[in-house]
Amino acid sequence: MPELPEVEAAARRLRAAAVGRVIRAARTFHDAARRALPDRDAAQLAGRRVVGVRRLGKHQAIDLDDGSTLHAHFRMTGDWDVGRDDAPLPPHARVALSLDDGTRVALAGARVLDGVRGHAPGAAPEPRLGPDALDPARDGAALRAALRGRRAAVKPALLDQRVVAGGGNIYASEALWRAGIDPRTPAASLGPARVGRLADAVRAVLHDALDAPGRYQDGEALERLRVYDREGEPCVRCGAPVRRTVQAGRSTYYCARCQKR
DNA sequence: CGACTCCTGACA
DNA sequence: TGTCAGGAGTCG
Repeated sequence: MPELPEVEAAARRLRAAAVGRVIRAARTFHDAARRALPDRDAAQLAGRRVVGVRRLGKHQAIDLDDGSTLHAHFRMTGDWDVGRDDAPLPPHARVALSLDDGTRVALAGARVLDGVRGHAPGAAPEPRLGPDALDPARDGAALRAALRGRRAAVKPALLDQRVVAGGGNIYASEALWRAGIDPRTPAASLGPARVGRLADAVRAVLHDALDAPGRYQDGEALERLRVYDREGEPCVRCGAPVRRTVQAGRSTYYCARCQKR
């Protein structure tokens, strides 16, 4: 499920459910989940009050009242399930936090690449991230500075979290389509005007997704995507067939006619 | 830089 | 049965 809009929506649900609540118990349900959050760390969560939930790119930081932090990441398949503590666990539940008001938040993800890990006070839980994709300060000038000196094509560069924290594979294709930029263009060769358009497009596609209900595996959300997973279909802007290529091992979709180098 | 890796599920 | 998937840390 998770690109930035879905992570943002999930973080809002978690925030509404958990901030101000005290964790009664934390449980893990999979070896990989215990690797990330050993029983010892999980046990220490009991009695901690949740004081805040922050989204950092596609990462989430759950701040606790002793200054420690839980760091969550959905990777490919994670999501928060919020429900009553006595309700059945969702499929693929990996970690569950029982709260003092009888609710339970569970991290569920089929591929088990997602996880929660604990961090002591003062530890820096998050990897080095660039400016957030939705941060208005991440304008064309900032993006251009981040792309300076990069030999790589612009599309894989947009997936580098140090360039765009929260960048993801689907919306990278969508933003480049909207900006009219060929995804194979060397990142550093883009001029200020085009990078400015790209910076605007990145924010625009993410805001569109945030404002619209549903996730991109739902039909309605998929229909909003202009090029992603539309190989062979006519470009909705110019009619030329959408093409698919692979960059850095990830699918890229683009229009060869109206996206220019 | 790209390649590889962690897992499971969906689909051809 | 084989291939692919919305991510990203690690390695060469």
